[in-house]
Amino acid sequence: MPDRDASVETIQRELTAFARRARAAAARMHPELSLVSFTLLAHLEDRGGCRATDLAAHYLLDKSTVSRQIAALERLGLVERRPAPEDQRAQVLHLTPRGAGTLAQVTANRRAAFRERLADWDEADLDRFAGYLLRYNASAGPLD
Amino acid sequence: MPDRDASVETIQRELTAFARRARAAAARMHPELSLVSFTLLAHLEDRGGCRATDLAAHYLLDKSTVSRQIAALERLGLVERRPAPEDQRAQVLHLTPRGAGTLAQVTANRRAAFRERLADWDEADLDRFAGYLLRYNASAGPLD
DNA sequence: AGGTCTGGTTGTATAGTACAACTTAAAGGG
DNA sequence: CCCTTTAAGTTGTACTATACAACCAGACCT
Repeated sequence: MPDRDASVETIQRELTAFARRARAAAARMHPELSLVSFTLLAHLEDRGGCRATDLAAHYLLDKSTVSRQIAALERLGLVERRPAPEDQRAQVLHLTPRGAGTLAQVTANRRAAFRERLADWDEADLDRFAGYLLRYNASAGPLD
Repeated sequence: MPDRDASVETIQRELTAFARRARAAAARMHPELSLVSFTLLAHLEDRGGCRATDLAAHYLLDKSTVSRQIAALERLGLVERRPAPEDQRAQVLHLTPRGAGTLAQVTANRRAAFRERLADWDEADLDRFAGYLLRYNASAGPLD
């Protein structure tokens, strides 16, 4: 007996609960890479390198935040900066081999955790759930 | 053509994206109450008052963290402490009228935002999405 | 050339969090 | 009954993530 308001309420409650736990959970799952660092590395891999500004724009972070995150990742030897060919100001950020390795490791752990957690879902439900999440996130303005 | 691995991958990616944005989004939606403060107040309302220790246990936060959060909420006049009848060490935390009012306001804003965002979903999809989120969160151990 | 825009870093401040040390009070075991 | 242990909470300290503002340096546009 679905009821719009009750469903919306549940969605809100459960997403909130999830959000509350997510960072700490990620930190436990891979202590060496925060959720944000992980997504930055993943983005670099995805794009095959990009500028700090692009990361800031994509993730709605201040450029100073990205600057410090990247500095930390560089200190860890996971990211390297290369001069941008056509703009002396800019740097193109790339994963180092070690960064790619760490990312692969963390990605594998996360994947395993999610697979485990969704192990008893049937394929049709997984597919629909994935679709709903995509739809939900897509409906977000960049502002939330 | 659903494919287990692809769906799991999507779920992981979209939940991660959501988690990354959630706190900042909550802060924009209601600057006066962080996501954590909001959930603490909501829990107090839900239970009709409880001890700091209970909040810490429920949300897996350190008791010092809860202590400071509560102190802040008390400073804002949103929460009050009452002596616990049977244990001199403990305090029972309650919403003040003002706390209840603020919570109601924030809850209304959040509800409106979620309704808006889900406005063009049909009822069956909302119901299924809510069910999936419940199932997903329930499958989490308390440890993530 | 001069003014403006863009990429990035650094200074400073704040929030949220944990862990450890401490205080006070309750509980349990001789 | 006292003494040890456990539980509730606070406070000191430290760290991470974050933003905003000030700044520097290179690019771009008349």
